[in-house]
Amino acid sequence: MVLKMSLSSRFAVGIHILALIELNKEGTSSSEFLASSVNTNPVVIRKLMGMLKKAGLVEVHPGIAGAKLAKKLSDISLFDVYKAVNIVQENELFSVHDNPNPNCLVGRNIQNTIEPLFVAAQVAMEKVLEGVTLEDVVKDIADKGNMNC
Amino acid sequence: MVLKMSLSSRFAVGIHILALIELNKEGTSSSEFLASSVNTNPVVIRKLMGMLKKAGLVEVHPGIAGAKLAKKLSDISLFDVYKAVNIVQENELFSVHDNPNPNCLVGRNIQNTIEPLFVAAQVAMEKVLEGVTLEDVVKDIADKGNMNC
DNA sequence: ATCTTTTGTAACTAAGTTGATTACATGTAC
DNA sequence: GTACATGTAATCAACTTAGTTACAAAAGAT
Repeated sequence: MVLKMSLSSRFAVGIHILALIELNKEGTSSSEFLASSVNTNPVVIRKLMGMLKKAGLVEVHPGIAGAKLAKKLSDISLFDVYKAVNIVQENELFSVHDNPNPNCLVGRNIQNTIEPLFVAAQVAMEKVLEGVTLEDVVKDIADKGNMNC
Repeated sequence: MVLKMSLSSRFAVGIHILALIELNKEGTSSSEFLASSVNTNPVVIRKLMGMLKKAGLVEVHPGIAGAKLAKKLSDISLFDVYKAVNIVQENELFSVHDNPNPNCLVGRNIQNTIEPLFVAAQVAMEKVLEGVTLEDVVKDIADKGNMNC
């Protein structure tokens, strides 16, 4: 039994490209441009962009090069990005085994007992993400140097 | 692109079997007994039991039927179980893409910028788990009826 | 109108994890 | 030594991820 597990990097990549679109707002942020900064395939970026667009975070148009932010930086929280990229389903960060034995007291009740505990833990995590905006992220990056790509 | 992701149910199953060991403390909690309540294979239980044993939460002995808790109920938090079953690696709940482009301001700094944010969110989640003990879980289940398996 | 560029998708792949399962070695008790 | 339980390796199907190829659809330039 191997022992690892991390949520998809789509979240980190989503933050990356949104921050880059902002810092490159004078230029054109095509999927190829963004991909070269993330170091991945442009199609990966376009699929992610579809999610961000659906969530109302970016504006992109077929045939027209470049994506733009659809909201102010300070109005986009990391939680917005997190929800947009679907790395976990609502209230399902932790899996609960299904079909426990209904003839056993524990089997019959375990799901209802732990579900609210799992949700509370997940919500606490999400609240932290809600308290950070892309503005915070962009400021932190901008402090490290000048845009050069 | 499909859109789901949940952490392993080992955590939920771990809580299930620890609660059951407690509620069945008069009887013998063999891997087969526990498996029938969880509704899974005894080998799955034994592998999980190995993790719980390694973490000092249960006592099990080769050749001897039955597992016992190694600590008081109130001294085992859900965070202890969570760590024992390795559903996430330390500070790696969220993946960060590696090899971003070092020639780009964002690529060069994104990892260092978001890592502490991700860790803070994870820690907030873990704090909630730390505040709940198996005693709370067992009491909740015991309130629902009498042990009957 | 056509050529070029870019976005939007579908389809496929390799790698990795999960949970179930079979098989069997090891250990304990009778 | 027989019976039974735990420990563990190996295998398997199902699923997700991230990368890739291929191509349709849309916009702009000439």
